[in-house]
Amino acid sequence: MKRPTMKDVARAAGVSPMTVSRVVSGEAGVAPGTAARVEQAVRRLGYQGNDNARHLRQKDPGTATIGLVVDDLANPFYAFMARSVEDEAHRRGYVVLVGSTNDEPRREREVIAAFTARQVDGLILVPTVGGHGFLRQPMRAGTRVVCVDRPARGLAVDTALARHGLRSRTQARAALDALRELPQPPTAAFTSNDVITLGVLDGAGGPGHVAVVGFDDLPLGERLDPPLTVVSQDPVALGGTAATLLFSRIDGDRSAPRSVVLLTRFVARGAGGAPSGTPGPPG
Amino acid sequence: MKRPTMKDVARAAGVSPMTVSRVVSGEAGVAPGTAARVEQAVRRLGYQGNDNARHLRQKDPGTATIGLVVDDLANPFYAFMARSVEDEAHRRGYVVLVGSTNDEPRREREVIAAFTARQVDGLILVPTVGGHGFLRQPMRAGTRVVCVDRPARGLAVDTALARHGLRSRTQARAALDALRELPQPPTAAFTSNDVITLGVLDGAGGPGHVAVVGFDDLPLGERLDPPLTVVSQDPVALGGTAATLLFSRIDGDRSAPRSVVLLTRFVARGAGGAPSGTPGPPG
DNA sequence: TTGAAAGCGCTAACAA
DNA sequence: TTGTTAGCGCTTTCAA
Repeated sequence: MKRPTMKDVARAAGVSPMTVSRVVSGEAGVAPGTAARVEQAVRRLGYQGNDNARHLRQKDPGTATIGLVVDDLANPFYAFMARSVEDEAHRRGYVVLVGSTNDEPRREREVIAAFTARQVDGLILVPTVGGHGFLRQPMRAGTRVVCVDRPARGLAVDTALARHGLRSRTQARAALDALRELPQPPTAAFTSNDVITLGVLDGAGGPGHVAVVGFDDLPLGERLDPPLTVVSQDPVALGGTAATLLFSRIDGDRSAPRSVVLLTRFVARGAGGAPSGTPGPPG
Repeated sequence: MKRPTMKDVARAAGVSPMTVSRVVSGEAGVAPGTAARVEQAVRRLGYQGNDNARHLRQKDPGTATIGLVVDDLANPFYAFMARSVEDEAHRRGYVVLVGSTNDEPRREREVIAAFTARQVDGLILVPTVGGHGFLRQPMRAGTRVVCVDRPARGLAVDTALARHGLRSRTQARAALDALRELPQPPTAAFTSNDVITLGVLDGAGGPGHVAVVGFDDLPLGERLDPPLTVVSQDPVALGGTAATLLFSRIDGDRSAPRSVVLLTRFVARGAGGAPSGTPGPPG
């Protein structure tokens, strides 16, 4: 069974497709009796309009679709962010395409290409390490873009004790285990997101144990022994802010590119930290 | 600056739009020299095809888009499921629209309507408590649907000690606090997802403490004191299975509706439970 | 108050 | 090997 079109409804109601269009889009100037017949045909056939076709022809631009591209949707930090973005989008009648990059520039390009090919009005993007020249073209063509900087970016100095690119709890644990084999093993670990924090916690115990400070708070972090000290970010605020920025652009704001910085909180739960809840500079 | 169309490329390359179409879709039968000129024009103008228009006309059906509708994308359980669905979709060249229902039938309907209006080929749905008659029409029209049953559905008997519809950690804690005020307070709590588990853990301590068994495992659950006992589900397997089922339908499988049941694991970490890792019947 | 014609960006079917 | 015509489902514009 094919999806009924406007033409089908028109035939069923004995009117022209144009009249159906007027009725379903709530335009004035259709006789009540005609409108009623059309509405009945709509219900009888189970007609639902095709938004893709509509947006193709419609004068005012846009598809009421935005794209959200994050590192990993399964990471609670980005999951909260995504939910926040989605709420704002839903409130405005937009839908959200999501994609994870896995921090791979190639997958990032593929995902973004698939999104722009579907004419998204805007993009909220947690950029990978790769270049982003490919964004210029869609931006010139009208796709608005808001980049959300990664928690860890610019943050750690690349010393012999720093490890980057870890993708899982298991990998993080292995990396810590290796670091602890060094002649001068670390006495503390700073972790850049909570998946890594989990892995490091897995390996931090035992003789000469390693203190852990995490970036991003974890549910249950306060119940550990000793409690987990973290630099806490608010992914909900981050997503909400990004979405608000994006929609202001979509709604016509053409002011110069802007950087918005959200505060982080240092939550010292172990011994020897700063007072809990002190607002500090961002990471 | 407007998005360049096939016509623009055609003009720039001195060919007809049809030839551009052939080149960009990799069809054979275009002279190498012509193809080169077209490709150069594509690059110079930064042309990218409009998939919505393409799918509108193209004979083989489908938009290479699926929808994923869950209770709450920020819930780690659904976040893992979403990531898993997305991976499978990405592997097949599909993109994923996501939406959270908040367990509200009305929002569920809105989200699904927005998705079907955009001609999604299929839907993976964690249904709310509401009725789902509105699914019949899109299904008849060709939208494939896979329902993922909720962890808690059918599970708990509605006694004086059962509480449903809790939406947050705070609410869960408040509910437990109230239960503990009863003349015959519970000595144990079974929680249906990890957000609720967290809230219950918040309130479970103190004199006459309440034992907790959770549905869904939590990261760090094993590090609590006492360790958390859970009935563990695998959201990644759930998402992967749902996606595989959906794509087999999209690919033409017309066999009778099917129910697939995944096993759960009972992970007894506190005292007095069954042996760890026993496979058991689903909830 | 209604409809006919044209066209959004693209491709199927058929010429040349 | 290339182009022409028609039309996907819809809305714009204009005429009746």
